[in-house]
Amino acid sequence: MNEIPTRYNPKETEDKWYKFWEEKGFFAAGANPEKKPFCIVIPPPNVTGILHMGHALNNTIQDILIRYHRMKGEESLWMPGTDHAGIATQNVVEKALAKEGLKRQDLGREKFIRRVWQWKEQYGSTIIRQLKKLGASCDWQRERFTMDEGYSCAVIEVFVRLYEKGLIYRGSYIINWCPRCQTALSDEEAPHHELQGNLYYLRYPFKDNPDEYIVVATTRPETMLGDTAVAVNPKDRRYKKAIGKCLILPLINREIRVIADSMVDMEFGTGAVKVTPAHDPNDYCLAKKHNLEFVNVMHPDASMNDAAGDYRNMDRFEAREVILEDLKEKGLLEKVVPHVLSAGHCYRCHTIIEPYLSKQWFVKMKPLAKPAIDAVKKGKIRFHPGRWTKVYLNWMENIQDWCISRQIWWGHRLPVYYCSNCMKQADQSPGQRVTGSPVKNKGIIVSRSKPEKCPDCGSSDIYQDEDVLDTWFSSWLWPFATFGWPELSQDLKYFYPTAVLVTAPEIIFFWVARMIIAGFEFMGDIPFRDVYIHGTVRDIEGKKMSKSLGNIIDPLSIIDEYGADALRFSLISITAQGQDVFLSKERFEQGRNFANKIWNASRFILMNLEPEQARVDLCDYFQKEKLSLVNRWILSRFYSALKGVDQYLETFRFNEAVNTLYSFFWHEFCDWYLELIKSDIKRNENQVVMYKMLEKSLRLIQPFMPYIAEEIWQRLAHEGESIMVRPWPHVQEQLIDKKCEKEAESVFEAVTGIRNLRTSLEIRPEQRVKVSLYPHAKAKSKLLNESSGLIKDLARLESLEFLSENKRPAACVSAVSKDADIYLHFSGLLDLAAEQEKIKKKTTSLSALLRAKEARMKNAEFVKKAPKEVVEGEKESINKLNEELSRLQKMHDELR
RNA sequence: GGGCGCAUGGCUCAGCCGGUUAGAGCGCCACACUCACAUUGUGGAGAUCAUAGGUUCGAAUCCUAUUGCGCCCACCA
Repeated sequence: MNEIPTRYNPKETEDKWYKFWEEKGFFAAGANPEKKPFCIVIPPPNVTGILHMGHALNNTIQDILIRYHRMKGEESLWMPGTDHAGIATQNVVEKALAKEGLKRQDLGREKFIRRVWQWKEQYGSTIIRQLKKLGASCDWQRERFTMDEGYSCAVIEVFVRLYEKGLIYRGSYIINWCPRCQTALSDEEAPHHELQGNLYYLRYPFKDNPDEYIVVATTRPETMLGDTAVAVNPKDRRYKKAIGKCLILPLINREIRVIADSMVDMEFGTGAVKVTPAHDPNDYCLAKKHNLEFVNVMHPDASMNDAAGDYRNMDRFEAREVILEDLKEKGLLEKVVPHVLSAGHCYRCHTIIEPYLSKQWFVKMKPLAKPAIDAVKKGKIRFHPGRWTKVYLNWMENIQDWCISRQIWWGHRLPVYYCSNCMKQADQSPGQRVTGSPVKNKGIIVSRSKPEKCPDCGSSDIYQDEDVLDTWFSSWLWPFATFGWPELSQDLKYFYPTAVLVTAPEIIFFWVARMIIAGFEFMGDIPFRDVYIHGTVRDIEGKKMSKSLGNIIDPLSIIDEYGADALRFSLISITAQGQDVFLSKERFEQGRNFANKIWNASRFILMNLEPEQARVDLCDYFQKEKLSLVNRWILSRFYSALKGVDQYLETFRFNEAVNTLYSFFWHEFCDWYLELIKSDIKRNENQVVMYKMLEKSLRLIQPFMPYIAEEIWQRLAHEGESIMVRPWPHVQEQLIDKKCEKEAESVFEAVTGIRNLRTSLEIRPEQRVKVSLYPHAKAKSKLLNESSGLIKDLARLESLEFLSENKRPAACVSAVSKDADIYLHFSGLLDLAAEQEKIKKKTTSLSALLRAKEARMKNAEFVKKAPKEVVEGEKESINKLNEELSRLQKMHDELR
């Protein structure tokens, strides 16, 4: 056995075991009526993705759950796959094209799409490979991609069904437009960030009196070119006379009217608002109400268009500067005041969003949201931690219609067809997003496949809509479309609803909420019972990890340096109840060290194990033999730890689970148990218990650190092919023995007490010493007597004697442990003063404690109202303190 | 403007339903490589649990307010 190295080397084990598991089919799951299903669908990473710490954390949690439930005998399926990530992927491929000096338009749609598929074939499995490095036990044979043929059918099916129900409509509205990606975005894809900008005060002269003007305040002066009115509050005295009058819009010289609307906030700016219906959602509403003209002044790339007159073709921000210059020159720029504003940003490229008037497709969300709200309110779906429930409900209850059309090429093309003939006659005026009543426009055909003829006019001049669907319009079907919906397969019926969804807070709206909606709409049931929201991974300064900040800790380099198990362990141990995770590289040392500890403890056991002795059934053995205190103790501790791990995993408290395991294995099993049995390791019962404890501990470790668990388990005598398919241990309540634990602790305290004395006297570790113990009670006397061998070993004693009367032997230093007075025979020079000082210090702190407790007992209210156990506990504690204090006093006196 | 989270030893954090002599990891100090592991062991120092009120027999733990930091949502032009 000496060939086992003293250091665990993850590199030699990880790939080997992963391959083994996969080849053996241990990850596979399928409908099995004999067993309870447990299913998790992976949040599908983008095909463009590379594994970052957020993924690592997210997937480690899922893997722990899956491995745990698999061992518990449930049919556990982890459904994997990737997301086509429309805009993100298109951007990546466009960047690659740009290197060749090409634009996607140069290739044309078809060729470009082929290029993206090629890219996907080549690089799209990167993240899957990386998940495998992490140890993810997904059923890879089921891997899905949101653009798979079957999955695409589900997407089309959903669109058609919703359209037919009147829940999808088309219309012109102000949407979030990314000028760089040149597509519409949903509200969720355009998060607002604060910007330091200015509030510009512009003068708009009256037509009939050019020397008079109204001053309007704006943060985006370039949009003034599209102004078609100025609005004031009807109650605003300052502008009473101006209402209905005509102004001349500077630079453009358009005549615009002053209108009155109560929407205008009199307090803000000057109380007069420029109205730009085509570039601001509020102004859009105003314009609808007051029948104003819509003047779009920008091209899709946010450069100014012909309507911008002399400013045409300037970029919007360049135009801003020039316009300000020109206004200043004309004396029409009154002042500029610094102003913090918040503007939408493209979540893909961070470009500032332009509110833009365009014709898009929308899903009417209000009616869909209702069952999804109820399900969460009634607790059919539970968020962990619970506080996210509020966030979810708040969003759901204020839900807005969802803009689902994107002006890009990569994605599911809308199943929408137009009849050229009918479209010529169709009314092109903007619809009403607010009322959202679907208008079945003539000439628009929504169909699962391309229609031959127009049902209205019979023309065969039919073309498909150019737009594709929002990526999330396919992701929201993930929990059932991955099982082949709309077909109701055996697997779908068996695994749906899934058990848990594990994800980050950022995508509650994007994905979680919409999956719940889709679940009800298309499956008539919740998609999952529990939603575990973990924290965001941040760097040690609390910043989000991002490429641009350069503060990324790459999980793969951590795996390379410390091992996947170490990565998993460390990530989990610092993930408290969905709190954000602050990471520095050093954190992974703890995981690596723990793996090494497991390795070396196992190495020690393997070197000392007599396999034939160890293979005894523990329960039988326990009944036949009366086990020693230490063996009963470690069994009790093990099952207590197991109980904790079970409980913590069921309640999604992963850090508690892992910490319980860590402290059991390291500080109890290694630090005490193995040390305690070391001197008598060949004894049969020690062999049995040592073996069983290791084997069972490994099973507990397996979900968290699967590689090292497998590597050791395989070297150990074992039943079955792999630890990952062995059953999870059951809690043996009859082996949990609190009395025994107390007794053991009493022995440990004696040892610690002696070690303490040794250190304070600077006695060399190799030097053996004589100790006398005076046990405080008869029972303790028996216990300590029986354990004298252990105490001698661990405290490195030459001899240990027990005193029957509490009399201080000569030439001793003393200490008080929980159940005994300790006298260490010391012939060297004693620092009496120091000893006394120590005793004094302890006396002081104990007296303070005692006084506090006595005061509590004197309080009649406390005695009357506090529960009996608490009062009894206090009494007992006071007695003990008194005893201890008098012992300390005695020792102090004797030292003179 | 609304909502949420966090403030506990030098650092990073645990501490569930109120009763503990307030824990851990890292760091620090001392000692130790003969016996699985120096990615180790043994022992130690170090905390008025952000502040102010309140509820309670009793609060780090519940309530209110304040301060600081962070996040999310919202049509302040």
